[in-house]
Amino acid sequence: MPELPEVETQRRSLEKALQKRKITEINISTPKIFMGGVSKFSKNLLNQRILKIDRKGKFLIFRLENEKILVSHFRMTGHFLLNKKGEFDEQKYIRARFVLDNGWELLYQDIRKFGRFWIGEEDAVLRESGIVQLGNEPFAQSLTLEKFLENLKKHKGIIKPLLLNQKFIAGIGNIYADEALFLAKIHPKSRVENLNKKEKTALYHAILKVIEQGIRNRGTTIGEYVDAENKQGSNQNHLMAYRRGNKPCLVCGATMRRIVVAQRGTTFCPKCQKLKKRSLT
DNA sequence: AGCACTTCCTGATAGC
DNA sequence: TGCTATCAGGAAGTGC
Repeated sequence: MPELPEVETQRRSLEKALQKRKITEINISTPKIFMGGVSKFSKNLLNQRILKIDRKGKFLIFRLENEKILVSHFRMTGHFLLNKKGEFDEQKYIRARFVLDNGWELLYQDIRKFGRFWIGEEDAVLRESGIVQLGNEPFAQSLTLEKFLENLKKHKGIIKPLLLNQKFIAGIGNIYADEALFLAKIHPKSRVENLNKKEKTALYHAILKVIEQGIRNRGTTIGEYVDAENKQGSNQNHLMAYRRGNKPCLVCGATMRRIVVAQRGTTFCPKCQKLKKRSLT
């Protein structure tokens, strides 16, 4: 599922291909994905050039000539495909098609239709999409170790759902949450208030490491994720925890366990990631 | 505030 | 082979 590294991988190839391109035609086959109605998209997007593409957490932000913004969120199975020479004409589950002034097409493919688009004035779209509520990016200048520790102190409860909470930190999903907790040797059901400073510090560095590695490997492809050229990422070959239930821990050899935390499948090593009841420091 | 549960959606997989 | 049930999960909504 697309998390920060997958969305960033898409952003990089899209920005290269779409910068200064004008959208000349829009064809939407699944209107429910387009918040505010299809006509709002035609009105704000037709004959506009794309100036820049930013990313905030798992959201992409397309900045347009008319100072409006187009925002997309892939949720579970969404992604864009750059249809340069008709090579993706036969792809299934295309929910929208944006024709560009150089003859290329930007396709939005999404099996489960969970993805969402917003368009309009920047302030309104940032609010409606939920982008304003996002927490820091893992690589934000302002998210120093000290700031991360301070943010953790504001919360109580189980650590894994907090990592998945986009208001706490933006961009982490189920894959990178399991990976970061494994690297930091923290049990996914540990309570934040029971973690000591050493563990919290390890978690900070683990988050940066797994996200950086995910981007470097152009994303994790499990199921359907591909980049805008329909190419798979390679980070699935480097995962140490996610979906490795009943497999040997790559650090200690113990059998990895699969449990459910926050309604999500969660894999951890019972030997490396012990559940502590109370902080020792 | 935290946490569980439900909803959306459809391909993949398991069981018979 | 073919049917049916279950699972996967990001994020919003509901309710305690």
